[in-house]
Amino acid sequence: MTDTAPRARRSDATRAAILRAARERFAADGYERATIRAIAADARIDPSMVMRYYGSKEGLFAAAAEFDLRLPDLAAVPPDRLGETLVRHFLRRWEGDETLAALLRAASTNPGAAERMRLLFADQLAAAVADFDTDPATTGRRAGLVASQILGLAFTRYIVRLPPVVEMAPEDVVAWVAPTLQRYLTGRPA
Amino acid sequence: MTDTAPRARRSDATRAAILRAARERFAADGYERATIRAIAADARIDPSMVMRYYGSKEGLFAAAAEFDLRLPDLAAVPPDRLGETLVRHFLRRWEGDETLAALLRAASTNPGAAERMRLLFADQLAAAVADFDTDPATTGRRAGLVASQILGLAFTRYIVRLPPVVEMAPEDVVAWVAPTLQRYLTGRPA
DNA sequence: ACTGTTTGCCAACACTTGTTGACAACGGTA
DNA sequence: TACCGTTGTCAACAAGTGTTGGCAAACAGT
Repeated sequence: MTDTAPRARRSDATRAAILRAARERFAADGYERATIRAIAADARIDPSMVMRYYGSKEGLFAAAAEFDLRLPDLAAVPPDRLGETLVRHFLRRWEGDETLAALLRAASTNPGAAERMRLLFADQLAAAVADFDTDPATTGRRAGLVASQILGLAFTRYIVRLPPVVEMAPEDVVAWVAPTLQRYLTGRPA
Repeated sequence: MTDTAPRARRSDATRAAILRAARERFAADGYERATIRAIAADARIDPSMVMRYYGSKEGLFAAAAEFDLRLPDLAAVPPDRLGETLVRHFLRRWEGDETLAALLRAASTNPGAAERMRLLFADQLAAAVADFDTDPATTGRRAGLVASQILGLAFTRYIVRLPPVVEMAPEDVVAWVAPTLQRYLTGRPA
């Protein structure tokens, strides 16, 4: 059989270094302020390498903003703990990975990033909600409401950094926000 | 007495046209993508006029992002209608004025705009909350939680434009979100 | 009508951006 | 050794940015 699995290239390390630097810069500065030159400097290579390996700035962002929410199977969660489970999950998912911060910042000004954000929450979040709420008339709306609170939390906590929101302990965030998501997910449709 | 009230100058119309165009561009494109040349073209004047009247791009943004939430006196609102009152107020305040959209977009990438956003919600929102919740230990947190839901709503509805959130009728938004704000404002502290 | 100020446009500056192509060092293969 | 694709650096381009100074026309006060 022909070897379809490409063996490790020597450039893979460079590719990874570029990607890591790109995620950092995009998360910290947003799409337009994060320059290819700055990213290349962080990765200690020449700007032209970024172009060779990712084609363009848009291509680099597309690779750097690849993001999997890794949502659990909501059908396996006790129905009265859905909200709590989700808040906990998102908090943990954000703290370690700055990809979502990058996507969030970029989505504000870059149309492509906004489209990607829409897909992320349409495909992954709405799909997860559909695991236990099988009514197609309400599942999209429930997912949208959850997104509004979750993204608002991320926006105020990691982007704008409103002091009272930043200072809240994770457990306090769970205690306050979980009931909100719970109602959006299982409450009566308005 | 010396005439301190400056009489109308002929350039006031130009100043206003620049400001209007600036708000539109900042709201649609964010801080870095909104170029002075584009704003000047919209206002049908030369880019150099923008500099003369507003000093710099940052000065123009500062003038364009001046924003008053115009929050009502919450002490005069029936305590069980606080949430509903606030959602209604914000929805109305946003639809007609794109200044907050401009501020929201810019705050994602521009440090100065983020600072301004912090001041806006610290001074105006927290102050309004303090009108009826006089406990300084909780008022900041309550205001922060409200901000997280309100800004998340604005972000998903006007910036990212998540379809299910965009399609919700104002009354549906009120019905779903008002209870959330109500609990953040008057619920038990966690 | 003369003067000084205000309002506006034009052309240019210095700089940064994404992007490209030429060319040198390296690495494995024959 | 000679060869060829890979990995990398360097210098440059064309376009666009915020910003500046000079100069003409319109205006207002005398």
